[in-house]
Amino acid sequence: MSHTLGVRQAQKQKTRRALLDAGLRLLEDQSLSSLGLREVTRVVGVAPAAFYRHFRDMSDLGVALVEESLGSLHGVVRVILAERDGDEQLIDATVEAVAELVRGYPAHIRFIARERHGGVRPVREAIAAELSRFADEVAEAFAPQLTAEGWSLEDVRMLAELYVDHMVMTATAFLEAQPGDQPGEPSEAQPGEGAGDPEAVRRVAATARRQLLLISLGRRHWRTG
Amino acid sequence: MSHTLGVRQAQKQKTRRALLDAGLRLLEDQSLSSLGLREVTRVVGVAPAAFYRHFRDMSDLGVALVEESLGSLHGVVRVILAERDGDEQLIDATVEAVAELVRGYPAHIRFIARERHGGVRPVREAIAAELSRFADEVAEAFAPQLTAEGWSLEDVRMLAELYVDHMVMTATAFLEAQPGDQPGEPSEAQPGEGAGDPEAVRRVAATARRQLLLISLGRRHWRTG
DNA sequence: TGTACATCAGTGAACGCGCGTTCACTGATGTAC
DNA sequence: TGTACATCAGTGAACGCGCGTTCACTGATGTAC
Repeated sequence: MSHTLGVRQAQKQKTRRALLDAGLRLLEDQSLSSLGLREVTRVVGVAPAAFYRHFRDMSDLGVALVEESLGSLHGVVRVILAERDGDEQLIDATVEAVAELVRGYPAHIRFIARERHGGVRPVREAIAAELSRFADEVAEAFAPQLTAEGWSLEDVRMLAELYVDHMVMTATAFLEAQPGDQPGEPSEAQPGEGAGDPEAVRRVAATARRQLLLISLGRRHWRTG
Repeated sequence: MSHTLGVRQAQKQKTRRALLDAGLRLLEDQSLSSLGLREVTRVVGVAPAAFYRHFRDMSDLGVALVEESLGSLHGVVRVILAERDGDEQLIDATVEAVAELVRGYPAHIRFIARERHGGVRPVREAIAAELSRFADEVAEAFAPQLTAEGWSLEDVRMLAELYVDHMVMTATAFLEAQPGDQPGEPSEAQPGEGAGDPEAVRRVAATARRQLLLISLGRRHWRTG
């Protein structure tokens, strides 16, 4: 077993996790700049001062949430591209991956969408950095094929940014189609698994697929007109 | 002259204008949900209670700012499309129009980008409604040509949404390239006319143009593959 | 034009409240011998 | 294994502060005659 982290460290990590979870939950209905430290500690059930053992302030917690939300995207690109069997299958896999992400982590995705242009600079910058890194990976994945077709690296990056921005767009569209806890009735299934309006979800997926298909067409004819 | 509105009404409109302006200015550095009523009245120089003569609360002021920011887009589509002399000129005109909008009204655009997914529901909904209306106009403008080429109305709408989302994306990219008052030094030219990093602005414009060109290519080959 | 009354945009004081931050503390966990 | 000391996550009380909202008010503007 060796090095099992120690009781004290384990307890501290547990409290930190609880603070992050409570913050994320409260951020479903408000933005970071209006979320209070006391609000978070109240939900967790610790004294307000305990907060400072884990984060300097709320924007520090926000940056931690960004890493948690987008850090896991590392390498996802390669996995999706591995399934490529032609453009259409690649597109289906991409849209399905985004839909699953939104289904599985709606609060994380909503947080990113909200704070991407929100009022807290360090958080905005952390999100921009993560998305830029993600665009790097997409560009890297497409580069071999496209440069062989005569694309410049600049144009590859341009396309990668278009894809990433479109994925973010699609994710927020899914969010709006399957909102968390709408006022009126509590969620009926397992928490975090509310399906919203299934027809609206299908419509978002269909639109996203056709838009990606159109972009693929443009990509195929980029060098030939 | 007739009906010149009356001294009292005119004075009231002036105060209302001042509240909106102060709000917009303060919203450059924070989001609506953290902006205080007293903060706004303090800048204007009126008593906090005076606020209630004009707005029910801050989200009411926010909705007014949405209408002011996006209401003027009405009809802009037709004007831009009138200049069409082939795809490339249309694209240049579009990107230039977005750049001018961001140059002329940076605070309005930043406000829309920030609150589009922000923490205040009525404001989010007002923005969504305006952007949807804008997409309607784009779809209407493209419909004659595209339906003649065999497009379904659903696909026309899909394309219109892609264009609108791309324009919003481009506008926020321009904003990041020409930020308002960066910390470090005060703006040097006329207020609201700071150019930011001119090279970054050109890069954003170039990327946006090429992305639109790629989408145009896709559009041309949509029915033929 | 002049007078008497109505309207209402903006005032200023007061209220209760929850906020972020500080501080000396407690007591369980960790470490050295 | 047992003992003596160090560490440090979490406590709880206290602070000063600015918040949103209410209220009776004032005095310039508007209206009726």
